[in-house]
Amino acid sequence: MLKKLTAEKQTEILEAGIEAFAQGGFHAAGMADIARRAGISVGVLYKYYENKEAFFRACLRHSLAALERVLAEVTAREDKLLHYAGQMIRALQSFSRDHPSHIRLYHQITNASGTIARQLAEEIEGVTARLYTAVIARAQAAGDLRQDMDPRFFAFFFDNLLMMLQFSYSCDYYRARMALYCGAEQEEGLMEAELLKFLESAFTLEQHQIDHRP
Amino acid sequence: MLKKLTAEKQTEILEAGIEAFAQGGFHAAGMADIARRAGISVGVLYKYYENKEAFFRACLRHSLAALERVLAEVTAREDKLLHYAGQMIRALQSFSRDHPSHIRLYHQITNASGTIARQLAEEIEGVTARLYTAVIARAQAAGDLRQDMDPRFFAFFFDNLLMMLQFSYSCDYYRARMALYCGAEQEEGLMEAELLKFLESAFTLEQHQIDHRP
Amino acid sequence: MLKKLTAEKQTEILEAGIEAFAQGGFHAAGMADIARRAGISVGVLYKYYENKEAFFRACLRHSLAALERVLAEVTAREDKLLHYAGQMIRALQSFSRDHPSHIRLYHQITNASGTIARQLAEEIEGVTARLYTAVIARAQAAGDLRQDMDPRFFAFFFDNLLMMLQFSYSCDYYRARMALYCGAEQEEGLMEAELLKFLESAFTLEQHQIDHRP
Amino acid sequence: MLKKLTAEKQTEILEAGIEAFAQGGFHAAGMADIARRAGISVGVLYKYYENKEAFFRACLRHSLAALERVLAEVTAREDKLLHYAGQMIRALQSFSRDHPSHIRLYHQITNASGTIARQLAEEIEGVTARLYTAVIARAQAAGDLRQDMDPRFFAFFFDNLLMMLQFSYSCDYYRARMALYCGAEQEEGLMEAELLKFLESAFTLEQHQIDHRP
DNA sequence: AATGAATGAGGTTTCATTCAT
DNA sequence: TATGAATGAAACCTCATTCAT
Repeated sequence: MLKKLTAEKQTEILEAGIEAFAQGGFHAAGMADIARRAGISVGVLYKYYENKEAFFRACLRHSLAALERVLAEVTAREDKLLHYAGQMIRALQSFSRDHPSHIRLYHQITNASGTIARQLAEEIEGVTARLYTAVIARAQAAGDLRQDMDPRFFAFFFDNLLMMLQFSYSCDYYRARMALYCGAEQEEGLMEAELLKFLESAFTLEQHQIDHRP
Repeated sequence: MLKKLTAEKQTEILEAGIEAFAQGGFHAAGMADIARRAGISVGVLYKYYENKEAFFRACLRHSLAALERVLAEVTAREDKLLHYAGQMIRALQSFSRDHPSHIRLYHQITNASGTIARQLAEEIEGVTARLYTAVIARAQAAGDLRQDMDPRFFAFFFDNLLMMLQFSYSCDYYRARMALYCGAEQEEGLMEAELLKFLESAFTLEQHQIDHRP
Repeated sequence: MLKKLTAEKQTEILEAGIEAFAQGGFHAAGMADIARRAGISVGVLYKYYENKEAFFRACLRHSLAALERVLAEVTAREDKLLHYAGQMIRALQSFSRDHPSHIRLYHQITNASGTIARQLAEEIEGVTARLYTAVIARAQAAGDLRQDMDPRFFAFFFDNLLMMLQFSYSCDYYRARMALYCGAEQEEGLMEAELLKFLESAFTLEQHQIDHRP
Repeated sequence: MLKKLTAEKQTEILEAGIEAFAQGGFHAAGMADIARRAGISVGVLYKYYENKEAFFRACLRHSLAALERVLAEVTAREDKLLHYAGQMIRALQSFSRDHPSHIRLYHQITNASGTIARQLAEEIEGVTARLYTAVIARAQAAGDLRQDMDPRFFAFFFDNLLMMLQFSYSCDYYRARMALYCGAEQEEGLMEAELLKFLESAFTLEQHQIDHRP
C-alpha cells in the first residue's frame, strides 16, 4: 500500500467500497461506480489494491475493525452480565445507526459459501465467540448466570439476538420487518428495555423454578 | 406466463433457479447455467419469464410458498405455546435440512434495499408476523405467556431466534459460526432442547420473580 | 469447437485473425477489431476460442498447416536436389504472394522469447528440418550433393535463404529491402534463376576444385 | 530533445528501452517498466521524448548506430572478398553475442508495415546495401567474384545469410531453430568455417565450370 | 414451440500520458 | 527540475437477451 493518499482519502475510498458492496454484494458493485463515489479514478483503486477481490477484502477488514473496536470497548469494562448485555445492545444500536453499511456489508458476507464461508466465519465470528466465552465464563463464576444451560448454546442464542438486532437497524429488509413486528419508528430505548427483559429471564431462571410451579 | 410446461418441469426450472440464486445471489447466477441445470434451453426461460428479475421473483415466490406451507401446517395444530415452539423448531430444522437452498435464497433477499426491501418484507414477513400474532394472542389469553412483555417485541425476538436457526442449518457461513459456538456436528435434538430451555424461561418468568430473589 | 459456423466462416475468422496478428503481433491486435474484420461479434470469438491466446494459437496452427501442405506437396515429388530447390523456390514464391499474412504471422512468432520460443521452434521448424534432412540424405546418397560439407549446416543455410525469400515477398520491410538490393518490381522468375545459380555452386563444388585453380 | 542528461544516463535509458522493446515488441513494453529499469521516473522519459513512439525511434537509432559502427569498421579494412566475409561473420557473431537485444530490436522493426516499413528499410538497409555494393564492386574489379551473377542479387543473398546468422545468435526462436539444424551448443568457429565454405563456392564458381563437368 | 448461436453493452483491468508537488 | 500518483481511454472478456432455424 503506497502512501500518497491521506488517511482521510483512504478511509473515504474504503467507505465508498463498503457502501457499494453492502448494497448488492460483491458482484453487483462496480469498480467504476466505487471510484466515482470516492471521487477518484479507477486507476487509483488498482494502484492501491491488486484487484476487485483484494479491495473487497480491504473493505471487509476496515469494516470489521470498526465493529471489533466497539465490542472490545464494551467488553473492557468489567461488569455484571446483564449490564454487559445492556451496554452491548446500546453500543450495537448506535454503531448500526451510525455505520449502517458496515453492518450491511457484514450481512452480505454471510452469503458466502464453501470453504470461503468457513474461513470467513472462523476469522470474524471467532473474535466474538471468544469475547463472549470470556464474559460468560466470568458471569458463571460470579453466579450471574444460570447453571443448567450449556454456556456455548447460551452464548450462541445471545449473539443470534444481537446479530438480528444489528441487521434490524441497518438493512432495509430487516428494518421493515422490525416495523411489522414492533411498529414503525419505535424508540431505541424501548427495544433495549424489552430485549433486556427477554434476556434477563433467560439469564437467571433455573430449570427447577419452572418445574416446581403448580 | 404461458402454461405449456408440465408442473414437474416448471418446478424443476424453479428449483434450478433457487439453487443458482441461493449460491451467490442475483448477480452471480447466470441464466445459461440455470437453463443447463434445468435441462432446458435459455429460450424457454425467456418464453416463460420476461427477464432475469421476473424469473428471480418467481423463484422467490416458489420458495416462500413451500416455507409458508410448513409454517401453516405447524400453526394449524392448536397447542400450548411451548409445544408450538418445539414443533416450530423441529419443523424448521427439517425444512432447512431438506431444502437448504430455499432458506439460502430467503437469506439472499434480505439483502434487498430501498422500496423493494420494504415491499418484500411486508409480503414475506407479514405472513409470519400475522401467524405469530395469532398464536401469541391465544397464548396470552390462555395464560401460557408472561404478561409483563409487549407481545410484539416478544414475537419479534422469538422469530429472530428461529430465523437464525434456519440460517445456521442452511448457510455455510452460519453453519460454520454455529460450529464455533456449539461444536461441530452436534445433533439437532440437543439444539432443540437448549433453545427450548432458553425460550421457556423467557415465556414464563414474571419480572417480580427476579426482583424478589434474595 | 462448436459446429454452427460453416467451414467458410471459420476460415474467414481465422484469416481475419492472421491478418490482424500478422500486422503488429499479438499485443497490437484487438479482439474487437478482429471480430469486425471477420464480420462477427466478439461474443462469437469467445464462444469458439477460450481467450485471445487460444485464438492466436488457432490462427498460427491454421497458418502453418497451409504452409506445411505446400512443403509436403513439393517434397512428395521425388527429384534431383536442384530441381527440388527450384520447385521449392517457386512454391514459396507463390504461397508468399497468395497468402502474405501467413508468412507475416510466421515472422511475428519468431519474436517469441524464452521457453515459448523454444517450444514453437521445435514444433514448427522441426517439420521443415526433418523434411530437408530426408531430402538431403537422399541427395548425398545419389551423389547430387558435395561431400565436404556437414549436411546439417548445409540444410540450415539452404533454409535460411528460403526463409528470407518468403519474408522478402510478404513483409513490407523485407520487400522494401529486396527492392533496394535487386531493384523494384523485378519478376519472380529472375529471382528464382539467380538464387538457383547461387545454390547450384554451393551444391556441387568440392573444396579441392577451388584450391587447385591457378 | 533537451540535453541536461549526462551521456551515460542517456545511454542507460536507451539501453533499457532497447532491452524492453526487443523482448516483446513495441506494444508489449511498458514505459513505466522502462523507466524503472533505467533508474529514472516516467516524467524524465516524457521530458526527453515526446511519446512512446518517439522514444522507440530513438532506441532504434541508437541500436543501429552501434551496428553500423561494426560494419564500417570491418569494411574499412581493404581485403579480399572471402576474407571480408570471414571478418564480417566473426564481427556479427561477436556483436550478436555481446548485444543480443540490439539485434532483437532490429528483428522487431522488420515487422513494420506500410510506408513506415519502406522508410525504415531505406534508412537502415540502405547503409548496408551501399556498403556491400562498394565491397562487391571492388571484388568484381579485382576478379575475386564470379562474373556470371548479377552482383545485386549476389549481395542480397549474402546479406540474407548474414541476417539469419545474427538472428540465430540473438533471438530465442532462431537460436532454437539453429540448434535443431546444427545441434545445440556448437562452437562459433565451426559455423564460421561452414558458412565460409558455402559462400566460397558461390563466390568463385562460374556457370560453365558446372556445365562442362562430365 | 424449442433451441442455442449470435449479439453487444457493460464489467474488470492496464497503461500511456499528465501534472501537482 | 524530477517525481510518481492520478487520470481515463481502451483492452479483454462475460452474459442477459434476441432471433434465425
